[in-house]
Amino acid sequence: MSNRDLDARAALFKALGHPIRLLILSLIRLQPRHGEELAAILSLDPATISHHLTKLVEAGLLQSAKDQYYQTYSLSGALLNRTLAEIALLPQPALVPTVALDAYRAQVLDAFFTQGRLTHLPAQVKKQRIVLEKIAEDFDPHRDYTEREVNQILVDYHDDVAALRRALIDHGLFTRTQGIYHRQ
Amino acid sequence: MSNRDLDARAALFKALGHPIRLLILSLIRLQPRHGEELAAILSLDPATISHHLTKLVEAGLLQSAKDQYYQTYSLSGALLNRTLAEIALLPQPALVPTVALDAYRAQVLDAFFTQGRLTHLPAQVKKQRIVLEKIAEDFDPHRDYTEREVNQILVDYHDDVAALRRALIDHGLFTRTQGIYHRQ
DNA sequence: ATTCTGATTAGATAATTTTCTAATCAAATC
DNA sequence: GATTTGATTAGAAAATTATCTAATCAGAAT
Repeated sequence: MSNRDLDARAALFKALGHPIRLLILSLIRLQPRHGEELAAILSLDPATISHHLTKLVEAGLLQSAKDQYYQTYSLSGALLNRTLAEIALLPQPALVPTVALDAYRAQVLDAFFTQGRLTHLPAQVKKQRIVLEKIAEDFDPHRDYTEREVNQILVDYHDDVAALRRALIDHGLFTRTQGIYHRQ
Repeated sequence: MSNRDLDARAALFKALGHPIRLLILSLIRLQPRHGEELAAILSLDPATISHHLTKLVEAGLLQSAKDQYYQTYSLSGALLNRTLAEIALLPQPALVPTVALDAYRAQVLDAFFTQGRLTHLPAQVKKQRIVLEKIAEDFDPHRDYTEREVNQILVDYHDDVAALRRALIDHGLFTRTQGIYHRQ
């Protein structure tokens, strides 16, 4: 997941992302060719062709060899047989989803908490969940709580403790049986 | 081989040619996501994410659907399973090689002929061949020529008819048997 | 009806890429 | 050795792309 790797993948696609370079590859597939020839065929300046050829070589799509007068370019096969997915989609260390979730969670928490207190309960389920999970962390899942105990903790977050209690239960983060609360 | 097609192919690669867009695809592969979420994860402005998402959709790599609050993006699978070659290398109508050769030939002929006369015989075999084939067109392959007749035609191209005769034979464009010349 | 929220568009600026002309290089020919 | 020829590099102008701020839009919640 290093930047090195990521940028290299993008660079390969970038090398393919120009119509003239696709034409060059297609022409060279028929037979190895040299720059002058390509310049004549495509009606472009040899310097321009050289520029494109360099990019294709850097990307590993072409290889070149000196042949008498000419610098002859030929296809460097392996890469072209890969699928887009193999190159575009990064391998998924278990870590990625965690990092991803954390970033979003941090933004949401930041939006609804001010100095440790909840400004208001998010209207959206997705965000409500994040906020409630955060609050639930203050409870020990290994013991029971009376409603009064629950309220004492919740009031630090928001005055409307009843709404918070209800939301925690709706989200399945808490159970209540006969007036006794328990964090799931 | 239309420009339309060519540019569309290049555009697909161009869409993949940016590290952030690769990250977006990789994140969306894990689960469909909406723009805000991606912006938070990648620490970028929502407008920037929107711009990248638009490119990915235009390329046919993503599809989007309105989901309650969110515009949710998901992978649009098919394309990603293609190989680079399938998209980068153009189908080869028999025409392409001809067009290609003609362009190069035209350039060489233009370089060595001035007002129908050969300025000098190219040193390079590749170019010599092109020039000699052009000259050979002036001969009828269905009949024989004496050396004198050959010279009369060649002298219009260049004073050193002996060198031309020799080159034509070396290249196998002419045969000489007992002083009689014949175009192959 | 008004406000909120996520998404997109407009506009501006910065960064990158493409393309050419000139200059330079290196190998091959004369 | 001088010259030709194909290839590359330097440098600059033109075109494209990426990114942000602001403004706008559309759907949902109050």
